[in-house]
Amino acid sequence: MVIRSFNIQKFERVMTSSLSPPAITPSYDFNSPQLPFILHRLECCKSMEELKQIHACIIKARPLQTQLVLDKFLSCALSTLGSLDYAQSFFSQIRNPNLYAYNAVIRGFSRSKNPMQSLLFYGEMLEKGFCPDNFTIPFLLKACAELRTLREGEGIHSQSIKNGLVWDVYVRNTLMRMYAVCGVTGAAQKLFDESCHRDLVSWTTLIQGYVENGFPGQAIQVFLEMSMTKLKADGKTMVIVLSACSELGDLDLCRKIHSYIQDNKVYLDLFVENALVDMYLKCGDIDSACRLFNSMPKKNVVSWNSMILGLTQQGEFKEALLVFRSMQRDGAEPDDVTLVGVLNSCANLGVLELGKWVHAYVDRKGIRADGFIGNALVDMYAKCGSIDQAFGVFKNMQHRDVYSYTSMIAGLAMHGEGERALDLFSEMSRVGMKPDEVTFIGILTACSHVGLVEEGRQYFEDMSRVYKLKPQIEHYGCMVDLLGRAGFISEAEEFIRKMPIEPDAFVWGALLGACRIHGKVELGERIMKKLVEIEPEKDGTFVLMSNIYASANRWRDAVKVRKAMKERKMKKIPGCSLIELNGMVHEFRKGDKSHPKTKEIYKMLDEIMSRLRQEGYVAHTMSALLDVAEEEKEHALCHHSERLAIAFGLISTSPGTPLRIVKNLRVCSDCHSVTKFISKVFRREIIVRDRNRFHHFRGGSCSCKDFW
DNA sequence: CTAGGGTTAG
Repeated sequence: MVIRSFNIQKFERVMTSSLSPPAITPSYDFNSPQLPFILHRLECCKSMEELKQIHACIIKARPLQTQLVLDKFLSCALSTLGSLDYAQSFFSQIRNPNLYAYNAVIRGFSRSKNPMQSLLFYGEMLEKGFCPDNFTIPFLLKACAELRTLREGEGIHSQSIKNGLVWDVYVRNTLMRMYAVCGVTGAAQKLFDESCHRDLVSWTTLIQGYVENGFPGQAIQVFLEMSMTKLKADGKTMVIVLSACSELGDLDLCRKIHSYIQDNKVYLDLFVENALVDMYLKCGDIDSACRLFNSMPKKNVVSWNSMILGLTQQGEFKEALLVFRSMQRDGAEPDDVTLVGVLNSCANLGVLELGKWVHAYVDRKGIRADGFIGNALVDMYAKCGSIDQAFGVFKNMQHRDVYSYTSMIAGLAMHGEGERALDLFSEMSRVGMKPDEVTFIGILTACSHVGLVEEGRQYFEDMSRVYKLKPQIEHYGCMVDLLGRAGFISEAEEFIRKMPIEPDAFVWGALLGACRIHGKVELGERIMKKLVEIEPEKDGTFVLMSNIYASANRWRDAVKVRKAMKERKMKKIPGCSLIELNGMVHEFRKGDKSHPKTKEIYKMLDEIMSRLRQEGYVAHTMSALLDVAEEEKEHALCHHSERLAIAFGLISTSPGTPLRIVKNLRVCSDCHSVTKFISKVFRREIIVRDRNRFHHFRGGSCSCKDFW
């Protein structure tokens, strides 16, 4: 066949040597026998070389120079191969190009990486005396939407009015889309209201505009309005409506929307199913999400991601990792969204080994540890206790954004490295990176953990004055914590009184915590009354108060508080510690005897205690006395979950291996001093993450300098 | 022969 034996060298000569390139004149002859073949080749065309061969064929065979071929050729050159120059030079060979040819090029450019080109090309078209038609306008508007350029978009809008095209549904819908993308939902709504014929796309575009601009409630409103008309939503509409639902987190609404899908027999394709799974998870109905997910005949990576991320957001980290395991068993390839979700779960559980595995996987796949992935890695390493590794990833990132800095600052703060956190903050302003509200939470926590009161005050002030950020309730909480912890109790109280927002349980809780550290019984009692009003079911308040009594040696009152807790049938959150060994997570509760190695663990605990006594350790019995209701008096303290985890770690690893422990509550003061002793006597580095921060125990002291 | 609306992420 002619095409196969075509000599590319000869073709190149034709292209480059002739002064005027061979012109192409489009015809409307559809009878060429080669036509279907050439169309097919264009559709499959993947390389420039192949495209040039096809080009040559078109030049040689007049009958192939049809509008359809030209269009396909242009879109192949523009969108598949992304060669704007080549397409343009091809266009210049067309003798007397008509509007159709112009449209084809404009469309090609609008879909390319450089949509601006299509607007420029449109200018050329106007200069040649052509007027846009109902095809030209949507292409141009798509380019404007892509570029988020409202100004150009408005220009096209007026052009379409001038040319009498706004009454075309396509033109109007793309106009709506353009306005929505540029954030002007009002203009989209106006176009919608003014039109006399609205199709499903009009409704969908309006709904999507509201969702994307942060008005999911409004989006649902529009959808409900639509459901009163004769129009029936299809899958594409539903996916958007479902995402609005996810955002609202309203489970009742979720179920209503799901019934709409069933009643109207909307076809459940993969998109709709994924959106349903995502919606149920975001609304907290994990069971329904799992049922749907398990019943899906086919899943893609988004299905898996929706499950993993949704579970992570619901705080079901272990489940999220289990889903990841079955994803791997299923042979599905994770993408970077998957990895972000997995890293997030690792960070929350504190499972360093799996986190490291993900890092290695990222490297192996040649994915750069940048952007989302880089930030997730920084966060994971920081929350898993490897602050140096976190810093390493951070330093290696090519593009650091606010999130990167914020994660790193919060990480350093958690590890008690206040000064380094503040240094990083100055680096941020040096490189011109604007901190956000979350950054300031990190900064204030850093100051608080290290006791940098003056600096903290300054940052809090700068936040609104220099950075124009409005402090939120969390920031006030940080400040109360900072002042109270450092002993400025009355200033902290004063601070609360002057707050422009109503103080919440966290703010009062911070002050109550300060009362415990500084033995302020009366103030503690007053705060407790307030806290019981705000959140009567919270056990932490009572525990803290009884500890305040205990440290003032008011044992009777301490016991009374404990009794009150029992009478209120409050469930104390059981202390729970995790330790990861060889990729396995071992979980211990207080007094746990369920571990297969229980015998050895308790034997080790005895050994630890006797060796510590030899070293001069005396138990802080006060916390013990309270927890003990019945028999196990002297043992109660020894069986706090972190000690079980440490004992297990000691017998299961070779000497010198650091132990990493994650605890759900805060470390009690007795366990804190025991762990210090262990780190010295057994020569182990022990890294404990508690509810608030990290403690690095080494050689008999802790990185928190007993300030926590 | 050309056209518009779709799911997951700090």
